[in-house]
Amino acid sequence: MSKIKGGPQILSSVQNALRLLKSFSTFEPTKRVGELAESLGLAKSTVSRLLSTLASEGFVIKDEKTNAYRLGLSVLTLGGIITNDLEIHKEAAPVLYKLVNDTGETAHLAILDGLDTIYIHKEECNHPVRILTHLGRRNPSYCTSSGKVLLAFSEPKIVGKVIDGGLVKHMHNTITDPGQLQGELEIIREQGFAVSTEELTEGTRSVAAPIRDYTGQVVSAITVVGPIQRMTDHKINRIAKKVMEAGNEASERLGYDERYFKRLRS
Amino acid sequence: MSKIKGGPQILSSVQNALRLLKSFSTFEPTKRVGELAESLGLAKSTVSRLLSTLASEGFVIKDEKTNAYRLGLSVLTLGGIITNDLEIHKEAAPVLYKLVNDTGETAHLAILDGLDTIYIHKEECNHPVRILTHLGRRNPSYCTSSGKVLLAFSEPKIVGKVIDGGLVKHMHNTITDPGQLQGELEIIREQGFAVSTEELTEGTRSVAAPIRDYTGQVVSAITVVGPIQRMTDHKINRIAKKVMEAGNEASERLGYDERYFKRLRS
DNA sequence: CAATTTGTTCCGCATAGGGGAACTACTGTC
DNA sequence: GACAGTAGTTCCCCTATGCGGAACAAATTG
Repeated sequence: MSKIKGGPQILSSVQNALRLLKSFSTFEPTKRVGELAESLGLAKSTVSRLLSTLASEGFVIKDEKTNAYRLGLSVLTLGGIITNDLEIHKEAAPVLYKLVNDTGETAHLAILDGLDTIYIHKEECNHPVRILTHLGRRNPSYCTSSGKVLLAFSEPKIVGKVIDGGLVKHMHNTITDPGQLQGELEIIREQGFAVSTEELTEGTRSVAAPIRDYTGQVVSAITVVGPIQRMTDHKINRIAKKVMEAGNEASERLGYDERYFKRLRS
Repeated sequence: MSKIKGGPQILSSVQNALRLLKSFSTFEPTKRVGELAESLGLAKSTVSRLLSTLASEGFVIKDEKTNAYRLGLSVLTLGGIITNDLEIHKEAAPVLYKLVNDTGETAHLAILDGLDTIYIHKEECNHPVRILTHLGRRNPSYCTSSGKVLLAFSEPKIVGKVIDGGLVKHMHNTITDPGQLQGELEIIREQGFAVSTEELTEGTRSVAAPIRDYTGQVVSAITVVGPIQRMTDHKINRIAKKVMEAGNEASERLGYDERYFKRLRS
């Protein structure tokens, strides 16, 4: 039991196992027993047992030579299932593909999960110079173009939480001032797209636009990322237009009727 | 403890949680407490607790309206990490992309995990009529082209295990006779590619070729899948040639030196 | 060949977690 | 709209499980 007042019942060993899995990352794809014990605050013996169990079901793989553990293929299988399961995919995938062809840059579909954005789909460009991202990648919402789009069209409460959570300076262009963020979101609502230039990652620029479902709600964002050298100022408007068109097409495929909602608003 | 003689220590609650996760599939992406309790042989209360714990860490999502559970985004994140981590990817991805363009059909990278094949990479074609597959998908090795390629170039012991495990008839063309399978593997070794026509899934045909690493060992298979209407007999040789070329190129990128090994063999 | 470091198994105790029952929330039916 | 029926969560109790620590084993280093 971890919560105090009779909340949902949590199994601590399972929780430990899940946290252990989550402690893997793109930057640290392998981990050892000792490290994990330390970072999770558990005894080595406990971690060892957790890993054996995880390994027996294929969630981690042990390198018998080095004793290092990495994520296992079960995880990949589950990832494939959820990908298939997400509705938006089926509709937005072809749009995304077209967008990559039109712009020559990698495109993503992103949604808000808590206060972060998550890439739920990725269509890679074939430029040799690429931006390193991956499916399922979690980024802070306030310093990515997709995140800003999603914030701009979500409840003010969410934006408040993001601000309360702290606007950490990841790069020289990161927005750290709450007022400035609010202003930016207002602009995004007006112009219908967001741009982010070196706010999270050095040398990258991204453009994003909203995707709406049949209720008119913004459910995800479509975004294009590339190195700033290719995403130049005078190309950015053309790209933004393409991204918005793609967003609109995806929205229509999800049953969004723009004219109906425009009439409502007026 | 699940194993009898002092094997690795297994945490039953964790094992239950992992098996629960694995019981989701493309065909049943949502599950309810009752179903899971039955299929796992656990009490409803137990399953309920497991799900609460999994949900609290984002491994499953509960639909509050219907009480159905589906896989959560944590799973997607982990899937992205492992994808990034697999070496073969970086080298084979562009080759795969080219193959899709050349053949117009969806291509995969597959490896052997235990006695099954797993798709570790997928590059989709843009035909409106597509074969439903997904990343991480697990298939029996003896009735897919990629599986047969991997078996053909793996230790005889593995093939023995597959045969001992039983050759289940999934489709009218499934190979169920051990001798016939051995013969087929021999042919694959000679010609350098495998074809599978409606051996696992109705209406589909696939072609696969091996990928070797710098040690000369076959580490994965590259494969193209499509509906039989498009994968006609008179096109199949052209496709097989393309797949083999792609396999060779990927092998070279992994440091395989064909000439060196040819000299060794002679 | 010690010495050190790292991972696994053993051990014993406290407690977490399993099953079943009770409770609660929905569904659908007449 | 009341009532039966179903499905999920919480409670309770008891046992087995899973935790930490220590001992053990294996690998690495000087």
